Amino acid sequence: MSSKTANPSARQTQLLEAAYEYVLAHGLADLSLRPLAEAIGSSTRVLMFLFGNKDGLVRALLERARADELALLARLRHADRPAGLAQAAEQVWAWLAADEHRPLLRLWVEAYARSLVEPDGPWAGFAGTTVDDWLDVLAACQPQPERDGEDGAARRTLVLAVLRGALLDLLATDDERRVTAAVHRQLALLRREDRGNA
Amino acid sequence: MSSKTANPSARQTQLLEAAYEYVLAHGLADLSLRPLAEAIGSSTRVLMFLFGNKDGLVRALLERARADELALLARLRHADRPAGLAQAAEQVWAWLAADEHRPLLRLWVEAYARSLVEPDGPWAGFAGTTVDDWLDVLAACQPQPERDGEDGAARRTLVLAVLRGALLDLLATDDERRVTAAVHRQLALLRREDRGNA
DNA sequence: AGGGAACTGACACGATCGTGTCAGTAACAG
DNA sequence: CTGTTACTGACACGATCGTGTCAGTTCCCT
Repeated sequence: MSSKTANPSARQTQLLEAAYEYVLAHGLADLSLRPLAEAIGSSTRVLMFLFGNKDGLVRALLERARADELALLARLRHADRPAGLAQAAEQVWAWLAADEHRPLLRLWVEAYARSLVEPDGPWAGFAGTTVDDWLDVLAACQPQPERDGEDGAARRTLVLAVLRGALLDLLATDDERRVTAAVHRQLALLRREDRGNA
Repeated sequence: MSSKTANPSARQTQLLEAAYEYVLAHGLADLSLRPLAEAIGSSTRVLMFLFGNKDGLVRALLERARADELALLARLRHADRPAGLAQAAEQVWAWLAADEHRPLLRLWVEAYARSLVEPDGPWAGFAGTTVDDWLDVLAACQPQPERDGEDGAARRTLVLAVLRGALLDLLATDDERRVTAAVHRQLALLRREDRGNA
């Protein structure tokens, strides 16, 4: 056996990339194999062969989307290593507010919502996993004395909530001025708090 | 003509209520007429007669869900009349965190996400409308000198973001302790800010 | 050269979808 | 009694869905 999803072949990753761009444009809700295959110059037969069935394809697409998310998280952990929650939040928001990330973030919201409503299927656990991912990386940005304990958990939970709530607003209204102003206001509050604790 | 959706008959509202409970439990994503009709003791024929077509039914269901939301907003405007954003946010969060509202809020997130991905269809404008609804009622809770101007807009945008982000977290993790702690932390920051401005 | 693995095309199957058609019943107005 | 209006049942249509079947091609490995 070769377990297609475990060690993907070149053709598989190539088609997955094309399918990924397709769902970024069309959404996952009413994804159908035949239109997708036709759009990316393939066939349902090939998709079935490479991904097993539709659920396998959707799972692969969600993992692909999550890879983009994890890339940002990894940058936050190492390369740009922000010191403190405020700095981390500022960098994350710059990424979230960038125009070129809108399709990905719309897809993210869609998968998040779906995994809340239907705990079964390929979506299973998407929402919970992504919350944990983000809380982990935010925790890594907190200084040591603050990180542990419920207070630190509440602080990073709050930062995550602000970023996600602002994202929802931005995706709906496209009013970047107002939403970014709100986020920056929160950043100011966070920094004031940091200075107070220092 | 009798314009079914304009002045609904008794039978229509009765069936709509049953269908509403059904979608609260099963979600809107893969809603299908035949299983729905069978579950609520009706038939596809009747649903088509009363709501025109599937889109009409979905529209009616979304309006029904929005009615629940508007009921809360109306209470905030008049009966409980909170003074200041912090008090308003506290009351809203108590409502959002209540167990019995989970199905409604899951449905809300689903509709919000879908309206972002597919701007056409029955979902059209749901996300934008709900953002405006909430910003309006939050504005009504702000004192007069603060309400106008970009600072006031940023403040209520921030409150809305915290509430919605916290809601997303709560729906995914069901960890009410941690999320509520985060919200209350923000409420404390808000009140401190209010005292500073007074 | 040959054989097996990877990949692809053409087509059909059964299920389910939204919707249309034709009729039928109950209530109520004239 | 009659006609109109509101509502409902039974059934079929065409489209589309995911998936299975059978065959072919390409290409690398020994």
